[in-house]
Amino acid sequence: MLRTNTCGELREKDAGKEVTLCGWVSTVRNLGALVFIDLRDKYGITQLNVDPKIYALTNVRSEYCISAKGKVVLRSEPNKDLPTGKIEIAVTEINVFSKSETTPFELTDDTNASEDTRLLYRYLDLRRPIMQKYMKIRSDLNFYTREYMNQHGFQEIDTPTLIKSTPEGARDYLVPSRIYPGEFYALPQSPQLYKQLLMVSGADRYFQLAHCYRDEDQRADRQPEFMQIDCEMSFIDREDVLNVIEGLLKYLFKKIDNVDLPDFYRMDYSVAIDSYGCDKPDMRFEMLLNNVTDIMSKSGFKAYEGKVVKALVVPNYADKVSRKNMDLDNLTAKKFKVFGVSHVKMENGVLTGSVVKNFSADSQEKLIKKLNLKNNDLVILCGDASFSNCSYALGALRSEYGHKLGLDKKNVYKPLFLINWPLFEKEADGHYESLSNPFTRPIDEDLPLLDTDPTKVRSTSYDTILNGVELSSGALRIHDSEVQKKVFEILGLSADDINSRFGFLVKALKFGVPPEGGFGIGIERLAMELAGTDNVRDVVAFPKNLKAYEPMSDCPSFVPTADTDILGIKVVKEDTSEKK
RNA sequence: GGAUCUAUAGUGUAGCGGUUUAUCACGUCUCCCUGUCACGGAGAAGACCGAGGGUUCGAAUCCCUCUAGAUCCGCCA
Repeated sequence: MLRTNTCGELREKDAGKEVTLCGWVSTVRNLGALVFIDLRDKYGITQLNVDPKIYALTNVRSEYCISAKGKVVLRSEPNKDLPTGKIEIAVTEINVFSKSETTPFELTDDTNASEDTRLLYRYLDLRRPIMQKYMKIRSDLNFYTREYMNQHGFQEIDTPTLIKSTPEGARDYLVPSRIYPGEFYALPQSPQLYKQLLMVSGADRYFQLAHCYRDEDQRADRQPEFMQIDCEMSFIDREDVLNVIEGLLKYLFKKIDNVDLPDFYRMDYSVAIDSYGCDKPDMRFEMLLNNVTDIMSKSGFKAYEGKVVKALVVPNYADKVSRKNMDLDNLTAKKFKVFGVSHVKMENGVLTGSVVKNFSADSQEKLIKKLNLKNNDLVILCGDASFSNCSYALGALRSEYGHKLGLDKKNVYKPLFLINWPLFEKEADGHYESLSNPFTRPIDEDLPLLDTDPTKVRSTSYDTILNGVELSSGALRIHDSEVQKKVFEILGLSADDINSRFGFLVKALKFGVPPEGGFGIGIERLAMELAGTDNVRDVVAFPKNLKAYEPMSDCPSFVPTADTDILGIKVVKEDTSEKK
C-alpha cells in the first residue's frame, strides 16, 4: 500500500505515529514561515503542517494528487469542526503523484456551479464530499437490500438486458442485431415478464437489483436508465407482499439514516384522489380537499352551475395572498385544464373576495360552516366538469401551499400504500386500457364486474408512497387463464396481438401458475429520499441530462457508416457533430 | 408535442436605453506574513455580455429568430 492511513481516521490517540497519507490537495494556506495543507480523500480531511522548505520543493496547488509522510502531532489550536481536528501531520516528505490544472469550478459542497458544468467534469464534481456521501448511500442501499432479501429467503437471479421488444407501455431503447441484420433487441423497461416466468419455474422468492431503461422524456426525478429493487413471490396474498416492502424499507431507513419509519398506512385510491387530489399523497400535512359541489353548484354563481366544485382551505393565509399569487395559482390549475379557480378570504367573520358577491347569502353561510372557516383563512375554490381534473388541480395547489407554509418537513416520514386502483381506464374513444399491465390481477370480489362494468373493477396493484414520492409499485398477477382471457378481451387484444407481443409468456401461463405478486422499488427515488435531495442526478454517478444526453462523454453520438451497414441499418440523419 | 424560466471573466452574480475603459465575490497569478483552518495584507491578469437579425443617433439593456440548459404538462403499461 502507498498509504498507511486514510485522511478521515487519525485521532488524538494516534499522536506520535509515523504515517503516510494519500489524497488530493483541498486548500493550501501559506503563512510564510508555515504552510498548512488540507489533504482530502473520500474518508475525510487531514491537515498537513509543512515546513516552507519542503513546500518549496514541490509547490503543490489545489487538486494535486499527492502523498505526505510525517508524524501525527497534536495541534496547538484544534479545529472542533473537523473529526480529525485535534491532530495534524508534521510532514517530512511530500510526493506529487500528479499535478492538476485549475479546476473549472470550486470543489466545495456549496458550489454554485451550474449542473451543466458539473456534469461536463463529473469526475471532479464527484470529489466533493457531499457527492461522496450520495455515492455511499447508493452502495449501502444495494448492500442492505441484498442482506435483507437474503435473510428473508429471497434468491437473487439476473434476467437478461437484451430482450424482445414489446410494443406495450413506454418506448423501448433498441439494440440492433449484427447476426440478424435489421432486427433489434430491446433493453428491458423492467424485468416484469421474466420474473413472472421465474414464478412459473418455481423460483418462489426472487429479487434482483435490476437495470431498467425507458425512452421517454425526462424529469428532475426520472432518468432514461435507472435501477429497481425488483421482487416477485409465489403463494402469497397482497398483505404478504406489502409486509416485505414495509419490512425492507424500514430496515433500509434504519440502517442508512437511522430513521424509524412509522407503520405504513393503507389508503384507498379513491380517497387519495378525493381528499389529496393526487395519486401520491403527501401525508405530512392535512389541508384535505373538500367537496362543496352541493353548496356551490346552486350558489347562484353561474360559472359553478352544474360543475364539480371543490375547496382547499389554507389556514391563516388570507393576509399573505397577493394578486400575483392568485395568477400563479391559475397557471397551476391551467396545467390540469381547469380554469374556474377563485380565491375567497375569511375576514372579520364574513367571506370577502371579488367573486363572493355572486354567492347567495345562504351558500356563503353553508360554506363557512362546512369548511369550519376561521378568520384569515384563505379558501381556494375550483370548479370543473371533470371530478378528476378538479381534484388534480386543487391537489397541485395543496402541495404548493403546503410547501409555502413549510409543512413538508424533511425529517418527517409518512409512508403509505395506495391500494384498490381501478384495473382499467376508459379512453376518450371508448376503448379500455390497463392502468398497470394486462397481467394485473383484479380483486376477487370484483370479478363479476368484468362482464358488467369493467371501469368499476379494482385491481390488486399497490403503490408505495413516501412524503408525496412514489417509491414503488407492484401487483398480484393473474394465475387463472379464464380471467386472463377475459381481461385480454376487454382490452381488445386479438389472439394475434397477444401472440406477437407476449406469446411466450401466455404459453408459459398454461403450465401451472402459482398465485404470485411482487414489486419494483425505484432505487434512485429511494436514494433521493435517504439523501434528502430532490434531483435524481445527485444520486447517479454519471447521469444523463433532461435530453438524455451525457455531456462529459458526448453521448449519444454518430458512428461510422461501416458500423451501421453491418447491422443492416441506413442512417438518414447526417452527422453534424463537428459543431460540438 | 406544449408552457414557464435562465444565458454577462474559470465559477457565481450586479447592471435592465447614454455619467460603464461592464459591478462585486470566489478562484487564478506575483509579493509579504510563524498557528491558519472561508487565514490575513498588497498588487495583477482575466468578459467583446449564448448566436444571428432588427429598432435607435446610441443596445449587455427593447423586439424577433435560433441555440443550450433547467422546471413542469403530455408521456412514463
